[in-house]
Amino acid sequence: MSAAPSPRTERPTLTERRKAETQWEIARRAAELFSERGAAGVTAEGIAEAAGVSLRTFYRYFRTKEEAVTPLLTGGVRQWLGDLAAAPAELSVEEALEQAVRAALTPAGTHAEAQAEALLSTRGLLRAVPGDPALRSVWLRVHAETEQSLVPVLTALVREGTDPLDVRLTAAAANAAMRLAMETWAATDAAPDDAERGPAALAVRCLRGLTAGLRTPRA
Amino acid sequence: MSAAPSPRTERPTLTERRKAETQWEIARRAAELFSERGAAGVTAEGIAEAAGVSLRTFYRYFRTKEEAVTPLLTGGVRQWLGDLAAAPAELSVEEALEQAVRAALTPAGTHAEAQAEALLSTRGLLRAVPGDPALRSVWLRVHAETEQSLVPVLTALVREGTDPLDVRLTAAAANAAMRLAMETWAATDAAPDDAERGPAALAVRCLRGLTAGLRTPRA
DNA sequence: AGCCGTTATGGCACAACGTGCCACTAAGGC
DNA sequence: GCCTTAGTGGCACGTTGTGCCATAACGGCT
Repeated sequence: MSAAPSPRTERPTLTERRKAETQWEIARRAAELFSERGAAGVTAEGIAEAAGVSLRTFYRYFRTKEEAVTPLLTGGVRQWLGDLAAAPAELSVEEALEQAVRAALTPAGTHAEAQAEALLSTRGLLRAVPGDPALRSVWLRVHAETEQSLVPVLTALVREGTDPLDVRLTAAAANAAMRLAMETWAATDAAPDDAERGPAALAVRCLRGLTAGLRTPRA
Repeated sequence: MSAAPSPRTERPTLTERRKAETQWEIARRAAELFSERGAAGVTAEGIAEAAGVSLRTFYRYFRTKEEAVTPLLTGGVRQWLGDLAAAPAELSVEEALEQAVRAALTPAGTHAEAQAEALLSTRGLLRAVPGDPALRSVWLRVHAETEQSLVPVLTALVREGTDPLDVRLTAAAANAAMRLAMETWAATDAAPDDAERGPAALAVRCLRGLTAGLRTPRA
């Protein structure tokens, strides 16, 4: 329980960089193996071996075998939440969500290339999700945590006095829209920066579809 | 892969009734133990022993230790889907969802007592969910399956030509509303048939809050 | 009633999961 | 340079979940 080695925004120490590197290496190898053989066909020892660490060390980085791929699944979440929290006050909640989603899912800026590649890696993994119960479980768990993180951010966005239950509903709905957008994109071949069929466009479309869906008239 | 022993609506045979009975017995005992000591503090052998079956038989009824409680979590789902599919055509999708939810979550009819008791058992289990990662995982998995089952039912309800993505969005949103309603009710002491704070009332309130939530104006 | 194919059950062995513990080694502060 | 701290690997162990086979109970038949 000692204080973090670099408490402020200092440059991370050598040890920390190495740890982050091995964490990514494990996650990358795990995603490769899971995509190839399915989660049930891969042993934790196999992942550890492919990543060049011992089995014991593997379990120091990830609690379970399946959790090893979570870094690839939580890709844009941190940025999404950050952008949402920083949304200008003149935007409605809907608009703020759309704008943050666009920023988080559109590869741009100096890291555009890296972001696009990360999205493609994530898509490769997502394509294995529907048919793999274990992967499906992690995918759901990641989104459950995102939903939890969304609640305080939205609470700050909404006008004071709003029923907390409505905030949780909004968080759940927006989160579900994101999930379906990613799942839908994973089933296509659209490029990560496709303006019409890319993840950002799909996410916006899903957010808008949310409010429209329930009002659909019957035949 | 032989045909089911009672293909039609025949009275179930003795063996089938015994199987259903042991399945419930295992589920009940598992829920008790999980609520007391948490999922991590209970062994599959412990559940099997409490239910009076061998460990090997336990795993013939449930694939994993945690899955043993799913029967308690899927309580009203079947009825909900059935009522929804049978909704009269003059109702809008919103109204059909509300009506089906009411029917599924309001203890009534000849089995009112049993339904109320089942809801209370479910609530006991749900109260252990937030603090128990393993239970949380099952809870999410159950809802993911419900969402999948909801899609074809809603497809039949919605006017022809509706984008399948919109249907999936509606299913996800409605399902999330149900989930939050149950979680909210679990945190209260309201009776299962409470007209204002019971599960049915909360579910209707959550369904309505869905459409309102995203439109909330900023401060 | 009694026979017989089918099916549920229990016991056993086994690979894999995940953790506690200890020794070892490398990083970062003095 | 030394020394504290922290990451790593190896080992043992309880638990999970499955394949396999023998046994017992059920359901259909004559």
